Amino acid sequence: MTSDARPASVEDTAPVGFQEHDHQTCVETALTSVEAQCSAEGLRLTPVRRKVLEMLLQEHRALGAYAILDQLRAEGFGSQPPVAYRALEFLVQNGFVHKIERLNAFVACSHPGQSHSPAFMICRKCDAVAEAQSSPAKGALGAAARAAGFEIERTVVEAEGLCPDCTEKA
Amino acid sequence: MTSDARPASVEDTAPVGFQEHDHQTCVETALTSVEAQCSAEGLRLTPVRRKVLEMLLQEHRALGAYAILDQLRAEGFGSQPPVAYRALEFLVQNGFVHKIERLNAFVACSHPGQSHSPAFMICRKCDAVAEAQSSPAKGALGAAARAAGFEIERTVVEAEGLCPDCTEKA
DNA sequence: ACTTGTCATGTTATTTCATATCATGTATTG
DNA sequence: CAATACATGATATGAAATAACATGACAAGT
Ligand SMILES: [Zn+2]
Ligand SMILES: [Zn+2]
Ligand SMILES: [Zn+2]
Ligand SMILES: [Zn+2]
Repeated sequence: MTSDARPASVEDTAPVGFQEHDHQTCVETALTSVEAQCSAEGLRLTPVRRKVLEMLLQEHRALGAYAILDQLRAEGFGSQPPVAYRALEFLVQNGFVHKIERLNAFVACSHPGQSHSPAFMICRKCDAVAEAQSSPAKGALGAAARAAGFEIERTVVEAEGLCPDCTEKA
Repeated sequence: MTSDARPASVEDTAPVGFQEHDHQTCVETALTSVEAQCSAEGLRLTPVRRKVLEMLLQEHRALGAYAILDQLRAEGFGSQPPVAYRALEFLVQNGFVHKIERLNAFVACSHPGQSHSPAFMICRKCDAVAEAQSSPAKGALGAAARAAGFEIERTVVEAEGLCPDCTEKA
């Protein structure tokens, strides 16, 4: 993501995932950031959890729990659903991974560390997922919530469509 | 779960925007509007489909496919999952019902007829669901999508939190 | 009337996603 | 070196969704 230093304007809003980038660095940076946060907060990034995070960082795509489980099994970890779901629960709770409700699947966070409320762009053709920021409570939804007296605690924002690559091909 | 000993009060029939309203009229109006649209567009609002829509209009809450199926069975319709899923597919495709991805459940549209991109407020305590409008493509997400060259076709916006009633009680 | 095509319904079986529960192991920490 | 909390492993089950196939209703077209 942060391949070169540029003015903040586009970089803040531009999602990782649809663009060419130094992915190796991208993975390493994220992993380092998560490790730092874990050691700072006394969270235990155990081998299973770390492995799941690595798998998700490797792809910029959402993976289902059972796809993850298959890989865990192949690497010699436990092979039953709770193994995957527990690791994912830990990663999601701490904001290192997000669940894509639309797909019942999981994706690594592109902005680890920064507290944020994510929005996703999901390509319906190639399943690529990019993460952006959202502030849904600011727009019409926020107004409706205030009008109704509803207290927003968390929002799910998922856009479905075509990524640049798939748009070109069509 | 569905039958608490609470006196049947406004709370039981409450939330279209989490507000008191004449629910009988509310249901009838929606039904009429859907009927009109179906006959205008040559859509077939068959008995199963109509029954499912009525069920969902009755509650201003999201119902799972199997809860719906249970009621269908009780009314003498088919009793297997595809019966419910097919009716729901029809209703969703035509915008009479929305799926709440967060809950894997379905809710009747509060603005039938009007073409709209809905946003939902979901109470985590009482499961009430209110529908509002959203224009997520206008805000930060739209900017990110343009920056990335992503073509948004559809968006899911779901806010989780506490409805007015549940906020008061807490 | 009868064939043909389309759409809706019904049923069986299977796949996919998710959790409850109990047993076992491994860190901390007092 | 307990006692405790947390993490993992395995079994079993529950819940959500779809594939595949068969039957029925109905509206043209012949
Ligand atoms: Zn990358
Ligand atoms: Zn994130
Ligand atoms: Zn109502
Ligand atoms: Zn609606």
